[in-house]
Amino acid sequence: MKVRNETIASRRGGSGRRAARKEADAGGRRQRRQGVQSRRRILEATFDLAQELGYQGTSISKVVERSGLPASSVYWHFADKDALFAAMIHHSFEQWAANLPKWTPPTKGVSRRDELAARVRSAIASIASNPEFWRLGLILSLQRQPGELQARELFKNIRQRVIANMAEFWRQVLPTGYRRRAPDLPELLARFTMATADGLFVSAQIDSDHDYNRFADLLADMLEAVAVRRS
Amino acid sequence: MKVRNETIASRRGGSGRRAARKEADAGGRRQRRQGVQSRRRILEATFDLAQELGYQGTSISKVVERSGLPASSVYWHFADKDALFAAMIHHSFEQWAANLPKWTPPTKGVSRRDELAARVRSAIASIASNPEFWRLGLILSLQRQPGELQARELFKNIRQRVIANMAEFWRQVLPTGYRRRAPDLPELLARFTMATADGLFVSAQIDSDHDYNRFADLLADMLEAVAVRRS
DNA sequence: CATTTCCTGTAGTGATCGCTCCATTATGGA
DNA sequence: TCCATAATGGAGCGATCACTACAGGAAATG
Repeated sequence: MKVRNETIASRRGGSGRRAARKEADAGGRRQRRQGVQSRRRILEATFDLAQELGYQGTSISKVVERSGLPASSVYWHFADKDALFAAMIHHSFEQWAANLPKWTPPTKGVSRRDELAARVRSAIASIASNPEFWRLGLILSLQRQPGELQARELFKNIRQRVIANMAEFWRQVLPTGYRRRAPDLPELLARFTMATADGLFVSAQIDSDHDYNRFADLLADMLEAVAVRRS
Repeated sequence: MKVRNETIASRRGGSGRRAARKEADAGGRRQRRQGVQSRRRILEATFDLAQELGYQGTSISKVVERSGLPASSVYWHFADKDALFAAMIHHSFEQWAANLPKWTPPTKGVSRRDELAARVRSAIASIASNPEFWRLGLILSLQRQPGELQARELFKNIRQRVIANMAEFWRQVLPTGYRRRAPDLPELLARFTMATADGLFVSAQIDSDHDYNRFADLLADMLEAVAVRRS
């Protein structure tokens, strides 16, 4: 156990640095051999498997099979399974965040009700239209095993950022009265909205027949009503 | 593969019948040696592990370790891992359902707002006060692997029953106008409430610091508002 | 051409997986 | 007391787990 950890730790240092360098190259300059592609294929295979099977269910051999690359390549790019998962979460979030609707500045000249409904609908759509990432995050968050800590923390941060965006939106859109009466109302509403979006998502995964739009409208109605009442 | 399945199938028949018989005995007549206790210890060990680690993460050897019983006992009581999980879900639901608050008949002489708030709070409490079962159900539902189908179906049915209860409550508590304007409003609200409860639960699992009561009040406010507006 | 760096291919490690076999014990009914 | 049944104990099956060692190929650099 001790020995093994040290071995991994030393490898991880080297591999981590390599991986970081490669990522930088992929982002900008000329591409560095086919290693960049391979890395991406491994990450995507891992993602596909993980959002079906979770952490434990996703074995390296399955990743090998689906990606078409040997195990040695996997371990050349990533220190161990945990690091692979963390990198995969990071990678898939970048893609997911790219299509995130801008949530901050409210449009002028539109009724708050309509504004709100549109926002809520698009917020839910941004989860629902690309459910794999969110499903993966929820699975990792609900499970409690040690290990895969990096991945879970990463998802938690992402979630926190989304909530912060929503809170900012509420601060701008709420009648200013809330500042005296309930100064943390924006945060409350943001967390509530996030939680509800999670719930809608989960229940859609369970029931499969599910009309997101009706729920989105309902949620918008509710938020509007409570925002007026409480602020 | 073929041979193995047939072996299991034949064993399962016998074992299944045995288990069923034992369950009946445990429920009613005189108890049948210590096998009944052992069965329960195995189920509880499985439950504890499963709600942390999920299906794949819960290995038979861990169950053996935690329950203190040998693997042969596990396989004497249950045909295979899948059957063990199904039985465990069934068993833990019975306990969970026992403390479920009666959700159906509305009290007379109390304002609908207060009635509603109390209901919502107690509904959320019934999940929150005993989160392990619900967490397990959500984990199993979000994952997609084949196998453990029995367990997932079982949880789905349970959830469906809870929703039906809520819908019935809404039917009684809503101003009768909804029947013309939106005849499926009770179902919609019930499913929405269930989904929201799931979401609150999930977000509590993620954020850990979490005030259920504030969210419950908020949800009650919202439901009240939208129920009035739409019915 | 030679060297260096990146990446793949093969073949394996010990550990653990779900599961089985079968001998042995405990117990209640005859 | 003897027997049938219920249940445990323990050893061990083949498969798969995460992970490693290491040689060799392809391409960039000198």
